Amino acid sequence: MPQHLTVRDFDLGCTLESGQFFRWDKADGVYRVTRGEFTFRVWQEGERLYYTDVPAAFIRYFFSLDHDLPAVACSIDRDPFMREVLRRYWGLRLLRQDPWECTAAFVTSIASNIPRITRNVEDMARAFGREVPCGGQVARQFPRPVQMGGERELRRLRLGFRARYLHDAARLAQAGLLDEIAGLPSHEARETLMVIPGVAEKVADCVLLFAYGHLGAFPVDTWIRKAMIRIYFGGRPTTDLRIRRFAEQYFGRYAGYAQQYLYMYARQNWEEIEGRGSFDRDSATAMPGINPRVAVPGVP
DNA sequence: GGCCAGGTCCAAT
DNA sequence: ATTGGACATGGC
Repeated sequence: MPQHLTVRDFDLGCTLESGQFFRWDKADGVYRVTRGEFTFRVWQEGERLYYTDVPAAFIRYFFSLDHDLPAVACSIDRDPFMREVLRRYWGLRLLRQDPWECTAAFVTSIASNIPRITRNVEDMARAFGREVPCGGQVARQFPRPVQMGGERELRRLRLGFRARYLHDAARLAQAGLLDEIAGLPSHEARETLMVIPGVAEKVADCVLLFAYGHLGAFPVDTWIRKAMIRIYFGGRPTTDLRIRRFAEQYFGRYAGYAQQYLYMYARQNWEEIEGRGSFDRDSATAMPGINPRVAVPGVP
């Protein structure tokens, strides 16, 4: 028997399908999700969010229903372009993932793509994870660090060069590294994450954003890089560090939300971005009630 | 076939 | 501090 919650400013589909989380599938409008020890089904009809098998508090937590999305949107709505992106994917929220699962997933994501990441992560769950019932079928939890296979076994699952990273990450997680990070300020959390082999700037930022609630983190991947250069850097290539610095300042404390909306937009509308030309930042700073003065790298 | 994929690491400037 | 290649595998 499903329970339900009344939700506003929430879009389940956008949220799950935006590429931040991989452990879901969809059949007849119903999503089946496994996060940590919880496996559940969830679907949305307008402002009603239906779910099974888990407490309401978990649903509210995992889907970040406590985030004040209108306030977040207001804060990152710095220009007409962002306004349009926000409108198009309204209701997309950043999830609260399990730190270990998120770390493993984004180490797996290195030089890969969403279909393959999803398959790799499912393979690891099937090979090493615990079996749990869900809606008459069986699901597999993602393995805890102790349950992860060795490098050899991971290579057999076609993880390639990521196999060694994953094995080392599991070892460090087992030693408690990820537990220390909760509660650290974001810079220190980032440095600590980067101790893990296979975790450098980009993956660390993903974990900060998707698991530790550092909503100002701004992961720069190939899509975000292309989109940011095209839209905010006049098409002139620049470094990931400059893109990140600019975004953190331009979008402010919820830059990570801007990143996820941008990522979704860039993936689904690349042609549109290519055709649109770069964004005129002077008009952005001149918009009433918005962002009085921002530093714009490369533009006097 | 070659190139690129939600990058990172290491060596050589 | 920055830059080029290697790293496994898969899809176009």
